[in-house]
Amino acid sequence: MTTDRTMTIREMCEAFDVTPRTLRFYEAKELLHPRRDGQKRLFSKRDRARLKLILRGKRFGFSLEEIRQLLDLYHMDDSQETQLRKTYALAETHLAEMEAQRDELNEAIAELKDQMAWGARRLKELAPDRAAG
Amino acid sequence: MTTDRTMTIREMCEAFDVTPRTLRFYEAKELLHPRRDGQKRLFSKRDRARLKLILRGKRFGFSLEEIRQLLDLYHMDDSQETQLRKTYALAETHLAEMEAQRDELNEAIAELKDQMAWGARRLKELAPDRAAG
DNA sequence: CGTTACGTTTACGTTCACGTCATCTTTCCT
DNA sequence: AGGAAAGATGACGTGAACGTAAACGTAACG
Repeated sequence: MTTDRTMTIREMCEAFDVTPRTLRFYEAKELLHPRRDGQKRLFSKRDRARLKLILRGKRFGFSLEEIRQLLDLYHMDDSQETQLRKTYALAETHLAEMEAQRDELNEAIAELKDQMAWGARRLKELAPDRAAG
Repeated sequence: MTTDRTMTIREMCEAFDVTPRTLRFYEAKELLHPRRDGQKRLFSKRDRARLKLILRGKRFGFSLEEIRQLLDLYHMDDSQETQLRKTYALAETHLAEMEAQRDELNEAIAELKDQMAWGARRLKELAPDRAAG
């Protein structure tokens, strides 16, 4: 028995700190596909996994449309070989992008640290008693 | 003699692959402060460094307003100790954010690689002759 | 049996980050 | 002198990603 309780929209909002509008918007954009109990949306474990990926993608600066593509990558089910192959190729592209971004981020971090070291030295000169940091 | 030739707006656009509108917009938002020769904007080496940081920040998903704050970090000149100390504190915050983002990005990369490995196995099953990748 | 709480759809409003005219100067070239 | 090229300043338009308000359904609670 996998923990596959479905959640209401309200529960989702609290769990992920988003608004109902956002979840409905993502559904309209076909990033989420919650099932229905009559009118009401029911979010499964799968939906939660997808939302997690969506929010992460956003933090990395991807657009919702880019994220929509990416979501299928975590989704490579038993589809046709042609489709699977296409998806795999797309994944390679995105992987390269993410690795490039990571490298650039590391560079940025290093530069910022340099700047901070400079600032720390200046602060030390100005007030040798109470150090910086 | 440091290579400190000033550039026109057109030259900047070609060098950084942005439009004139973008540069004027950044100036309006006080992210850039090019000098003037009469009406015309003149972009110094310093402006180019700032623009590079701006574009990088955007790729990391920061808003222009956040970037505007960040820019001062690469800028800690001989200001008052109070100001310098404030800037340093802000830098620490941003550094932490960037490191968190890097860690998350590494995690995301690892997960994506996992998924791709799964896909590669499936592809191999489907067509043992021509491998994936 | 009313009302409170949670959910729905529809539709217009808003912010950010520019794009796209329209309309001037300034400058350089022939 | 005349005209193209580059740059400037408004001002309005646009796509993405939601916010917000209106109007409605329904299920439980006192």
